[in-house]
Amino acid sequence: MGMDGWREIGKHSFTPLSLEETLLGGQSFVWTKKGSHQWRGVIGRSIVDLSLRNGRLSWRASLLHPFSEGELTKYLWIDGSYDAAIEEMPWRSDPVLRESLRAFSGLRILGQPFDETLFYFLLSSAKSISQIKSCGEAVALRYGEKLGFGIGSFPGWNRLCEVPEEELRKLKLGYRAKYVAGVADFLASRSGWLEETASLPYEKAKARLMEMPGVGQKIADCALLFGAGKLEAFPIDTWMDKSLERRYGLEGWSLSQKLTFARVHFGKFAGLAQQFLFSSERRGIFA
DNA sequence: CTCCAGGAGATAT
DNA sequence: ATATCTCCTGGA
Repeated sequence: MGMDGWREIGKHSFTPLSLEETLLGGQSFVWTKKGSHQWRGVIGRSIVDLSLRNGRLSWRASLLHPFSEGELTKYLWIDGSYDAAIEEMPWRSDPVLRESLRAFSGLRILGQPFDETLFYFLLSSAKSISQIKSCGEAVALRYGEKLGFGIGSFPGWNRLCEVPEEELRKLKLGYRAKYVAGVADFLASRSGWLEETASLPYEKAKARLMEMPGVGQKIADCALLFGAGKLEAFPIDTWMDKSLERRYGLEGWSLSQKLTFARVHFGKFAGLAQQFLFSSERRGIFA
C-alpha cells in the first residue's frame, strides 16, 4: 500500500502555474492538490504523486500498481513533439494566442485513458469541476478497485453495465445517470467498439461517439481531445464560446460557425490552442 | 427564495 | 438550421 521513492524527470517545461492548470484545470478530474508543490492522481490503477519544486519535477508511484517513467512522460506529453506542436500554432499572427501561450507556458493536453475520459465528461454537463470530480470519485470508490488512500480506480464500462441507474442517481449523478447507464448498455453489445473508435480519424470518431446517449458535440470533442490524442478536436463550452466572441469578435456567429473558424484558424493542434485560451478565459488573464 | 453552472435531447419553428 | 424547455444537484 506504500509508495515507491521519488525520481526526477530531467527535462520538462512546466511552470507551477501550467502544471497546476494541466492537472486541475478541467481536462482531468483525477488529480488532487496535496500541498503548494505537490499533486496526487490516479492513472489507470496506479496512484501517482507529482512534485514541482524550484523547477525540478519529481514523481513517485504506488508499489501495488507500479507506473513507468515512460508511461508518465507520455501521459504528461513530455517530449519534443510538444514543442513542435507549439511552434505550429498560429501565435505569430494571433496576439491573443501569443499572450495566452506566454501566460500558461508549458500547459499540456494529458494522455488519459479513453474509456475513463468519456465517463468523466458524461458527468460534466452543467456541473462544476469539483462536482464532476466528487461524483466520479464516488463511482470509482464504490465500483472500482480500492487502491488505498481513499482512492478507487475507474470501474470500466463492463462493470458499470451491471449498475442500475437508480444506484447512480443515489451517487448524485442526477439526469446524467441515465447517460452513464445508457452508454454502458450501448457498449455492452459492442465489443471493441470504443477502442476502434479511438483509432479512427477525428471526424469519423466524433460521429461515432455521438451515436451514444448523452454524447453531443462538446462531450465527444472532450473525450477525443483528452482521451484519444485527437489534437485537432476543439471543444466549445461556455468559456470557449465567450473567448471566441470576446477575443476573436465572433459575436452573433452560430456554434457551428465558431467551430469552423476555430478549426481553420488554429489548425492541426486546435485542441491545444483551445486549452490555452480556455485557461486564459477561466483564470481571467485578459480581464 | 431564484438562478445558474464547462450540455444533451426532444420538440417546435 | 436555430430557439426553447427540461432534466438533477449544489452552491451563490
